[in-house]
Amino acid sequence: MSESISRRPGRPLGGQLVVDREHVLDAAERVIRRDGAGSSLEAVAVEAGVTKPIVYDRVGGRADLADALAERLADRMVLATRTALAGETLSQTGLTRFIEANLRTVADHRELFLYVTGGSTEQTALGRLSLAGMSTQPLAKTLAVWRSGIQQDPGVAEAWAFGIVGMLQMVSQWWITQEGLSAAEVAGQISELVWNGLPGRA
Amino acid sequence: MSESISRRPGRPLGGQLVVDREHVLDAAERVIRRDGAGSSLEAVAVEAGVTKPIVYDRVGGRADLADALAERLADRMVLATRTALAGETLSQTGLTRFIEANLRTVADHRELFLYVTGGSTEQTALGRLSLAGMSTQPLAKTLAVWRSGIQQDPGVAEAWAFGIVGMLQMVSQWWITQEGLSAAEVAGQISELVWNGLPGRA
DNA sequence: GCGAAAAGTTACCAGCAGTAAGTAACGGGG
DNA sequence: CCCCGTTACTTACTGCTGGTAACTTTTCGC
Repeated sequence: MSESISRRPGRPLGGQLVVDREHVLDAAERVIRRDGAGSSLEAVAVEAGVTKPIVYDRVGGRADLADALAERLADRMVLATRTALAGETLSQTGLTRFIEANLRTVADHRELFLYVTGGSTEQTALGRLSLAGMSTQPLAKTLAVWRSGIQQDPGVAEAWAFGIVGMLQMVSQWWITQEGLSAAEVAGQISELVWNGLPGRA
Repeated sequence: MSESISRRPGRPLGGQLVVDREHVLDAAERVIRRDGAGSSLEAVAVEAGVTKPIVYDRVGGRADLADALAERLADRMVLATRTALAGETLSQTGLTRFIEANLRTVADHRELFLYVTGGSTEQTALGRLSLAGMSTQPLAKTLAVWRSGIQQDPGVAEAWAFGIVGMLQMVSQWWITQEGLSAAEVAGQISELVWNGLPGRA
C-alpha cells in the first residue's frame, strides 16, 4: 500500500507523472477510511507516496479535495440507486429500496461520508451544497418528469430534491450512530413519510 | 462593543469574574456575524475582552462552543416556531408557517447557522447531531402525540423528526444562496411534500 | 549539445487549537 | 495585622495544519 520511499527532488526518470489525480483521490479515501474524517492533507500526500504540493497540483486545496470526494461518493450513491431501482416506475416500495440503498452506501463509506458532509471551514459549509447538488440534479430531473407524467406541478422538483437529499443525509447521520436499528426498518419509515405525507393516507 | 483593553495578569480587582459564560457566547455570536463561519477562538476571546484560556474555562473547546451556540440557535428556532403556530392543531397551513418561520430564523442568523451546521472536525461532524437532536427532540414528541391522536403509528416519530430537521437544514442552506426566491414560496413547496407526499393527494 | 520548460522535493510561513507556567488579588486562620 | 493558600486572570509556549515560495533534477525541442 504505502511504499514509504523518499524520492529525490527533480523531475522523475521516464518523463511520466509519478501519480495522477485518481491515484491521489484513491489515497485520500484510504487515509480517511483508516484515520477518520479528521485526516490531513499531509497524510493524504504520504499515503499517495508524494508530497503536499503535488496534491495541490492534482486536486487543489482542502475544499477541492472534499468536493472531488463528494463527487465520487455521489456517483456511487446514484449508481447504487440505479441498480436498486432497475429503471422501474416510481412506487412506494421502489422509494423504500432507494432509501435503503442510500443508507447502505453511507454505511459502506462511513468515514468518507462524514468527511464530505462534515466540511471544515466556511468555504466547505456552502461547498457542501455542491455535493448535495450532484445528488439533487438527477433526482430533480427524475421528479420533474415523473410529476409531469401524473399530471402534477413539476415546479416543485428542485426544492423537493434538496429536501429529500437533506432528509437522507440527516437520517443517515443519525442512523449510523444508532445500534440495533436495521436499514430496512428506517428506510420503510422514511419512505412512508415521503410517500404518504405526515397525516398518512386514509 | 470591543473595548480592547490589555488587562494586567492576575486576579481582577473586586473579586468578580470579568465575564461569564453568556458574555462569551454573546461575543462569539457577534464575531461570527461579523467575520463569518470561519471565526477563530482567539477572535472570540478578543471580542469578549479576555484571553483564550478564559474561553476554555467558560465554554470549553471549539466543539463545545459550537454545541453551545447550536443550543441557542435551536432554542430560537423552537421559539419562532411556537409563536408562529400559537398552539393550534397541526394542519398544512400550520406546517407551512412552521417551515417559513424556520427559514426566516436561519436567514436572520445566516453565519451562525453556517457555523453550527458546518462543524469543523471529526468530532463536530457527529456533534452536529446534538444540534439536530435539540431540534428533533421536541418535534419528535409533538409528532408522536399527534400521530397517536389521529390513530396512526407513533413509532415513526423519531426517524421522521430527524428526516424533517435534515430536510429543513438542507433546504435552508440551499435557499439562502438563492436570489429572488421567497421564503413563503419555498415553505409552501416543502410543506406540500411533507403533508401530501410525493404523489400528492388525488 | 544546450537552454527552456516540466515535474518533483525541501523548506518555510502564518494561523489556530489547546495547554503549561507565571502573576496578582482575595480571604480566612494564627 | 500579616501571611499563605486559593482563585482568576495573562503570557508564552507547543504541535499541527493548510498553503506557498524557492530550489533541484530530468526531459525535450532546436
